Amino acid sequence: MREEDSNWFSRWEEELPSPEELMPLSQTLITPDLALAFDIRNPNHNPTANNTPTQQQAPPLPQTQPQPQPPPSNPLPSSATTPPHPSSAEFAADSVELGSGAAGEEPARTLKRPRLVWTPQLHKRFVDAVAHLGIKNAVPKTIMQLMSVDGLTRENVASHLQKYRLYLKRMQGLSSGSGGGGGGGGAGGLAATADPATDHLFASSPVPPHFLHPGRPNSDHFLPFVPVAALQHHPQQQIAAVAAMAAHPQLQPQYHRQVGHFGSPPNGQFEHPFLSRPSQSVHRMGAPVHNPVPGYVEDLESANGTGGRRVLTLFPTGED
DNA sequence: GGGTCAATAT
DNA sequence: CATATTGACC
Repeated sequence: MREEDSNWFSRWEEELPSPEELMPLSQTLITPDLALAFDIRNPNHNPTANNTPTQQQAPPLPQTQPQPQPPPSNPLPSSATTPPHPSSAEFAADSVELGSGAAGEEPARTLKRPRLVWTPQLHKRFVDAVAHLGIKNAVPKTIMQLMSVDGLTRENVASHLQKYRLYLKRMQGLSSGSGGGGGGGGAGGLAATADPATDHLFASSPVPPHFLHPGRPNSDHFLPFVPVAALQHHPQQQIAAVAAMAAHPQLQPQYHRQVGHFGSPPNGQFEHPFLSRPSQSVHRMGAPVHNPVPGYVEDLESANGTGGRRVLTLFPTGED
């Protein structure tokens, strides 16, 4: 148990994908042209006049619908008292800026961030980051920086952190000892209590023991180790995601070992995880080859698992 | 400004 | 349904 403490830390390095490895995937997966081609744009919501300084070229701007204003699609039958929430269907009222600025702007340029899918791997990075920051330093911004997953926003992390904290709390209450270790077991056996809905994601990554024990001065002093990841601060305009896991729902919960498994050989000499990273070639479409075990295959076509929603899953880096 | 929580939207 | 988004408070 205590041994694992020092142990899991060593493993962390090995598991960490190098920035180089991330980059190829994180580069511009969705070019403006692609975005246009795929009709990726903001259908009904134009939150802010999002200027992307990174994009120097102006899109062809074929025929942009002026779209005067989207009607309040949701009448909200039960709410007699009009909620002061001007949530999504608003901005028509006082959108001075939006009216003048955004209306003229092409919606296509305003790329809406696709829904982030928290894959176990991504979550693992998240947990690792939190673990090494310590609970107290584990705030969205820092976590986000440590993860250095481009495309990840503070909001993404904050939202996920919220859920994660709830999960931890629940685990603390219901698990004694074996619960934390259960992280090792991982997806296999999870606590019978608590909703499977939220759990199965979190259960897939090993939760560092200290997370479950709030009052534990002992495990506080970890290393000031700063992963290289923290250095790169990239324009977070493009999602690092490879396309969706639209893989058949049947094998969705199946997380098989990744092909690009770069775990250092327990044999002794591990290559530097940060060096000699063979670029993970992401074969985009093309060959209709059936992957025997398509853990995370990029599948743009069927990416729409949620109807019209575009779902992107972040890089499948790291494996256990 | 940034974090957390809660509610709500999609 | 999971996640994003938003608002409110600290």
